[in-house]
Amino acid sequence: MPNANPRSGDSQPAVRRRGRPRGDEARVAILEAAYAVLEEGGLVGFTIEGVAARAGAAKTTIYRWWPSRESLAVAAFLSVALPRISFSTTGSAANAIRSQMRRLVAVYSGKTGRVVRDLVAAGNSDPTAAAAFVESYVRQRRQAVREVLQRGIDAGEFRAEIDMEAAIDALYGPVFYRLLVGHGPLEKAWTMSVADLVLDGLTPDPFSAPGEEHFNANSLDPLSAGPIPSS
Amino acid sequence: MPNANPRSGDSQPAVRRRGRPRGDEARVAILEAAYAVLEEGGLVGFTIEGVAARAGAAKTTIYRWWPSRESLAVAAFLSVALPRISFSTTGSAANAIRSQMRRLVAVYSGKTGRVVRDLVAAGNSDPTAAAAFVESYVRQRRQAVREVLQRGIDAGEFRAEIDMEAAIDALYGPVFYRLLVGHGPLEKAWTMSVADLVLDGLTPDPFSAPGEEHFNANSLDPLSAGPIPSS
Amino acid sequence: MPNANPRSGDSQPAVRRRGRPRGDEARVAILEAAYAVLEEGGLVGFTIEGVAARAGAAKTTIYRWWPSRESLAVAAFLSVALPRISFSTTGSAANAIRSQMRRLVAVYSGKTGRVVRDLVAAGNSDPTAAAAFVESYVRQRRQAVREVLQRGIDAGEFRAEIDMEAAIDALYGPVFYRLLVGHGPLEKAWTMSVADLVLDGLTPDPFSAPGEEHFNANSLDPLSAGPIPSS
Amino acid sequence: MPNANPRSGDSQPAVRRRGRPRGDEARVAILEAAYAVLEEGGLVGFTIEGVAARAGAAKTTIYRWWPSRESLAVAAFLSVALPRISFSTTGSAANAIRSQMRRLVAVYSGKTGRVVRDLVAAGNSDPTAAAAFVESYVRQRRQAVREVLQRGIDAGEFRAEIDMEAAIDALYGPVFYRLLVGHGPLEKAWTMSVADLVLDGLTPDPFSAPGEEHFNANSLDPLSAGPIPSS
DNA sequence: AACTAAGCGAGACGGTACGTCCCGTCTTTAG
DNA sequence: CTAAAGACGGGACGTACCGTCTCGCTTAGTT
Repeated sequence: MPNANPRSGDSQPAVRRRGRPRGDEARVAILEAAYAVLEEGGLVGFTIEGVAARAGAAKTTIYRWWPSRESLAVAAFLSVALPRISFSTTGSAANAIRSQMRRLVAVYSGKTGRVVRDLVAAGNSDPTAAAAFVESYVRQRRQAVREVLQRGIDAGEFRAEIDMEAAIDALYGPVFYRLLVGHGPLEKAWTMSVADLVLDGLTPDPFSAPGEEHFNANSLDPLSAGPIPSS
Repeated sequence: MPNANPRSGDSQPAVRRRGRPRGDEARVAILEAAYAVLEEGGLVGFTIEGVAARAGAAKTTIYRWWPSRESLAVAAFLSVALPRISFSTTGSAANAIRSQMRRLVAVYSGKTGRVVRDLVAAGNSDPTAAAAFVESYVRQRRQAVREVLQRGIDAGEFRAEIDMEAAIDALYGPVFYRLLVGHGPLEKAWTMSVADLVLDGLTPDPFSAPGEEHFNANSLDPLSAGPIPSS
Repeated sequence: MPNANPRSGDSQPAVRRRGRPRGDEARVAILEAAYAVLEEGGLVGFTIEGVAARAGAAKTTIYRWWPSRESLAVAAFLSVALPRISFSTTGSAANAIRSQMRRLVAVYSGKTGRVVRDLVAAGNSDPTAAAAFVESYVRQRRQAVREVLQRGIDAGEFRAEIDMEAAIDALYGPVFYRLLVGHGPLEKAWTMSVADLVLDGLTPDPFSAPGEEHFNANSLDPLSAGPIPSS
Repeated sequence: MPNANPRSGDSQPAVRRRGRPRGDEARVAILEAAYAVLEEGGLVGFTIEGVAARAGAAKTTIYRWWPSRESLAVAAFLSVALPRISFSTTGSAANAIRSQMRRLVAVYSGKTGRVVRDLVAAGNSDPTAAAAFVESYVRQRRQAVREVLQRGIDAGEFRAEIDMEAAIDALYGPVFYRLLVGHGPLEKAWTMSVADLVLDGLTPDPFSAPGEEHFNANSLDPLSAGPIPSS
């Protein structure tokens, strides 16, 4: 996905190559149209021609910047979905994770979930797009979880020797599992069951290190509500 | 996916309707060709015309029995992949789960994983096919896990009040997460970390009910190796 | 240009191959649309997509039967323009030629001339189409001229030792020259000058074989007016 | 074809407009590249982008000076092909014509013929280019023929009342006919047949004015070989 | 010397048509 | 009635060029 966001990073505005510079209007119009099409019709209805028509752009302009349908879809998603679901920084790590998962599941139950599902499927037929999705979306979110887990470890809330990656997969794998396979709904109660179960596995044995107990997961941490994408 | 297996059910072989009877040859040839195509080219290369050509069948014959590309793919997979990865019935439930997960991950690391990934993606654009996949493949396997979990509960190995569905999702969700999203490899060590973590969450607190400990997960249960699809 | 006219020739109507037989409707609709487009917009406006749209046919159907834009153009012309400009069979051969040339030039001054010009140009970029045009259109017309010339030779009107092909080229070459290069108009008087000039070259020396003289080329042979394509 | 050769004609070199004067390098590079492309790929392969790339020029520079692909092609041809096939000025007019036709046909049998064919076709889709081709190429050559014919008339070799334009068309029409329509090859023997036939029509009746006879057309006029384009 | 207009290369852009792949439906013959 | 064959209308693909446009740089005059 070359140039998906050519402005980021390097700050040499004077490098000015020859020829007419790339216009931002086309780029933005295409990405917005792409996201709209993706949300409306899913991957099935997501055609380059459709996006071009809606963006008022030429197909060639799209192909100039994005090598495939899939990478355009990913780029469109990333340009819109970057506002992430944040973690509470107060209270226990376990509760921060619980409340974030609750909100994540709420978001994934809506349009955004549909789109994420489509993007994962898209990655199936374009490894490059899959890599972009993982690098720009998945990895970043996992990093945030990693930090919260580390905070929990530092506070003695979680065992020190846990396999961090496995822990993250254990927490969020079930959510993606249901989102992608669709064998069951993404419900709040189920989410809490999964969270409690895995967090319990992360917690030290009670007699040796009695961590903070949680009594009513749902009513805890009322201030932690971070921004939720409009989805 | 109507007619995926029209022979099952009713047992009145003498009714013999008029006209040329449906030949099994075409059905079998199509399913075999379909699976071969699916395995070779993935969903991308999986076209009705391609399957018809390879099967020496007419497109119409395919359309007569399967409503869509996706449901044909699912049917082809089911006709081949039904031999499941079984659980050991001796030893502890936890170890049965551990060893089965190990073998499942091994299988999903190969061609079968590729195909399963494709089928989940296919389900994305054909809800009917998705439902068939879930009903015939996912649910059945989850049922087997459910039974092992119940055995563990009955034996006092696992807590009685666990949320069964959440537990299954917590165990297998991470595997599908990595299989489908592809942010990390399906490795044996990782699998064991996840299994241990979640199983720990299922185990009663040690002071109240010290369940059977596992010492060497890898060498346990040497007899449990069930049939593994050729994949 | 395979199958441009599959009905002609062989008469084995019972050979009936398997599969849905080729429908005449599509073929006819395409040829008619093609000719209409050709006449309206010339070669420039002659696009497969345009023809398909006007014919209510799919592009694939066109490509199934005609390998190129050019061969479609030729086929369309041939399906319409086969009614030829005939020769008078009464009177002198010279006068038959004169009157036919007059009518040919009249026809080539109209839409038909435009189309013929386009077809010759088309042949430039598709040798196959060029060959088809020559075989089906040019050769046949030349054959008719050849017969008239032979009649003239037999009657002693023309010299016996003339180079037949050269004679035909000398008579009609000038017409195509002006039609294609466009350096001068196709006018009646000019046509008669050319005809007289060349026919004079074909005539035996007057003292040895005084052929029939023509006095008023324009008023001769009033009965010879054959059918003229509507062009 | 405005500006095809903006330096020619008006002789006010002092008018010097402001700004950077037009450089000859680009003009020459473009014309040379254009002719090369035309000769290599014919009209089909003749694209503005191709010429620009080969010339190392920008498309805009081409569009600044030539309004269309066709006019560029004509300009490129004219810049190269101006050396004409000259007529012998000694001997009879008839023999001058005969030998020039022989050489013309030889040239048209090679690459130059291909190019001329393409240019005539090009004229079909751009009347302006067609006009330029006729004015700069065809007319000039016809003028030369006209002079030779006049010489013949003055010498009593040809009839005085001949229609000059018709005579030229009768002589050269057959050559273009075969070149453009391609129904027969451009051969020496055929050329001589045509020339003899038409020249015979131009000659006064033998008893009244026995013009110079030609006995061995091929060996006559060995000195008349004018410059022949390399083609 | 500074200014200004044009020439020129580069390349972005909206656009048209291409020729191809596959879709899903249909009409026919063979068994 | 099933099955194979294949014609057909259709949608989208990814590509090649089109002709226009906006840039930066260069090359001369003019002031």
